[in-house]
Amino acid sequence: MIKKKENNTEKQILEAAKNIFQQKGMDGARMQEIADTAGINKSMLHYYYRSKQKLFDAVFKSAINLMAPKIIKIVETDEHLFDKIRSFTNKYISFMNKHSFIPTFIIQELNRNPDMIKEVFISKFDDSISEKLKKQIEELVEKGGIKPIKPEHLLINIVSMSIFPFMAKPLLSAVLQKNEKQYKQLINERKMHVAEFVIDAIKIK
Amino acid sequence: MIKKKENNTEKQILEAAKNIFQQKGMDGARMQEIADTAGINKSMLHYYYRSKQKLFDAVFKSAINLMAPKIIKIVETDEHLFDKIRSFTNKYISFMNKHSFIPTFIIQELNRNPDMIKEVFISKFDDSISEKLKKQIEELVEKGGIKPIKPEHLLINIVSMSIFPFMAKPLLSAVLQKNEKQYKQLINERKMHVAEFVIDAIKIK
DNA sequence: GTCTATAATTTGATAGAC
DNA sequence: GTCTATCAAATTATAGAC
Repeated sequence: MIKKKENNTEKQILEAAKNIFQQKGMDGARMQEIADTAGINKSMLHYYYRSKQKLFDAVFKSAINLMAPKIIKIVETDEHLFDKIRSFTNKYISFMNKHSFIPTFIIQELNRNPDMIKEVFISKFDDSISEKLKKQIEELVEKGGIKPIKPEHLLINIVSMSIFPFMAKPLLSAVLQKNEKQYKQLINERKMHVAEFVIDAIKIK
Repeated sequence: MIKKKENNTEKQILEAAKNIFQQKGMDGARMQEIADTAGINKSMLHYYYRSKQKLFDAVFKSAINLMAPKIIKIVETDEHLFDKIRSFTNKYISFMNKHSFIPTFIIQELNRNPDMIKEVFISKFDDSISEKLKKQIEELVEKGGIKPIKPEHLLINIVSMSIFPFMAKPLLSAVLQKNEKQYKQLINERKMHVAEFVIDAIKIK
């Protein structure tokens, strides 16, 4: 109770840092702007996080921690593959509607510094996740439940169609000549569309 | 003939600027590093391009000019839709194998400054391109040649599956546990795979 | 056209009072 | 814990000699 302010400020800083880093990236973000957004003094950033790099790391880790559990949870259920696909596209696109900067942010920073993935990601995604999904798909192929397809390609296809439209929004909305509202509508349709498109592609007959 | 050097230096600068800007982005790029890469003095950058922003603009424009014609050319042919799809995924993925930084670069910078698209893009993609493709798809749907699908979604699906794997390489290769060579192999398979996957999804029967 | 030297500004980080 | 003032380094940009 005594040190309520302390905790509060730290959260305010992290919240502001998320906003700025996710929109402008590590290189484009300015400590001053983060401080202004948090409504506190610039010195406080260093008091709580020592350096820009450490503050960035906290933001990046929090972004990963927000995304990873959603994937893992779906993959680990015992649903039929088709239902897993429906759950994934629906939940994932909904999630990104609320956190639209996260996918671009993560992928962009990972391209700048590919080694970051080893520190943060390996702990979250242990081998079993991808192995389990791989096995489920391979078994379905053998049983004749779906057309032959490499599990890797199926996964890449689903993830690509779910995430890319968020990253390429400025490009796609211009090419397709959609305004803000129309593009959002298009994205919402994809919650169902992507799943049915994928299922149509792999189901027999 | 007299001023051969002049032209040469300008090209060297642009070439070096492409390398640095496309890898590090506007914010992460340093004029000094561009000069070093070009093997010339930093002052020369300003002599030829006045400012970092103007040099960046030249690089960005050149990236757009490299990508856009490939899309337009394919869309404008009179091939059957299925063959257009095959041409697109094949040629596009081949292209990005050679220029792997371009898609991330364009999309990243467009997110930072969405207004850039109006200056560079509108002139390249006039309305007729997207309209023509839209019409071809709608006609095929009506004739019963393919399942009902919004042209917008079909376009987004194809582009997503072609481009995203390049942008998310650090992420995907880690999740799928592929080394450099294996991931490249996977990408190459996609030249054919994406087209057949899409065709399977939309064809009747 | 090309180089050296330097100006002008921005920015991450710290010292020290309260 | 929080603020003001300031440092030190980095970085874009320019002036001026050759």
